[in-house]
Amino acid sequence: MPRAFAAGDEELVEAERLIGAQMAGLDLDLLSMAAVSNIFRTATAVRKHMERAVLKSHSLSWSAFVILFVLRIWGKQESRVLAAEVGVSGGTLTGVLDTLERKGLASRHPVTSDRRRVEVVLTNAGTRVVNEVMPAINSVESRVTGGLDEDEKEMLARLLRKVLRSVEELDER
Amino acid sequence: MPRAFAAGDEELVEAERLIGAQMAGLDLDLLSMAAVSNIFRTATAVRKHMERAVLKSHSLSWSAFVILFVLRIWGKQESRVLAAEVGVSGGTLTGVLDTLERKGLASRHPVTSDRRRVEVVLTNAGTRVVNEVMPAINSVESRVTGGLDEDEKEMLARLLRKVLRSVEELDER
DNA sequence: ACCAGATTGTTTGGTGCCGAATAGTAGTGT
DNA sequence: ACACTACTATTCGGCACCAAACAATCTGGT
Repeated sequence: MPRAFAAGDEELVEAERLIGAQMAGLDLDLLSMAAVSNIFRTATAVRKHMERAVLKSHSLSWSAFVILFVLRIWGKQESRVLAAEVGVSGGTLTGVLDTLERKGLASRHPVTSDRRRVEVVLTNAGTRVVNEVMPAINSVESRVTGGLDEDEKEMLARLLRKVLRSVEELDER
Repeated sequence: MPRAFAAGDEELVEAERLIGAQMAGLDLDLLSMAAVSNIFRTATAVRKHMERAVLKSHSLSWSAFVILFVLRIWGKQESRVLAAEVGVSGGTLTGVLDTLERKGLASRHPVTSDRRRVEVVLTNAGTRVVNEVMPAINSVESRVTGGLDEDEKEMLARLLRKVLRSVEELDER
């Protein structure tokens, strides 16, 4: 194993050890803590990298990109479904959609059968932007997981799905 | 394997398949994409659950809690170090520290040897809050990783550390 | 001693984000 | 027809967030 690798790991694991020492007496589950806090650290680091290296040049926020992506894959969606899929509140979605509409990347259309509802569609410009940005995003995804072989990538995705399912169960109560 | 589990996994994997179909021709690395997007999904879901189930009753934001936690483990820190450790910009830290100081959970002290610098210290009330909140947070961490055995938790943490190291390498360039 | 450049924390402007409150619409029971 | 409830999207207030501009301070070279 390359030296640099070991050093990095030691640094992180050392932090976890220190936590155990500082919080002695609180009887913490350090194994679970290490797993979960690494999820946070990694997610934040990767998202920020993507924002700076890819999205910034297109003047897109992370949420804006996710919205465009969802619309590109699943086609037009009603607001509440879109908000749930993207993982933001209704109020937030309204704001981001305002921005996307102002940029001409998405548009709102009233649903005639129920005048409360609004359908969101990707414009041609929006489709073009997703097609342009997506490969760049995927390239980052490939590079950040470059240290993992195929089995490890699948394993990582599988373990995370398990955690995701557990937290969704907690939310339902 | 319980039925509910299989159903959940199928739903997620089905989404990944649809992406491949919709983006055919773009030659995407779907394995990496699945791994990375599961990191995002899981991180967001767990963080939101903690905010609602634990932090809300203490009127703490996620960042405020992380700041308090870092101070509790590593002791007093200078602003720039704290910002880097927590993963926010300097400007953001100023704002959150204003809030924490207003609540009496942390305080700023000038560094006499260099009058540009500021040292941030946890107050007694701040220490009390962390000691109170931390077990509740850790309990959530335990529950959301409850579907994983010890080896899997270690594996998850290890794989994420690898990804984290890769993205940090990308950032250095 | 002085100045040019680097460093540090704060301020500013614009967006994102949530939860609660609101207005408008639909469905349901009487 | 009417009231009552449920739902949908928006608005609003407050905090978080970043990047860029800024003011104060320090450092190194001359």
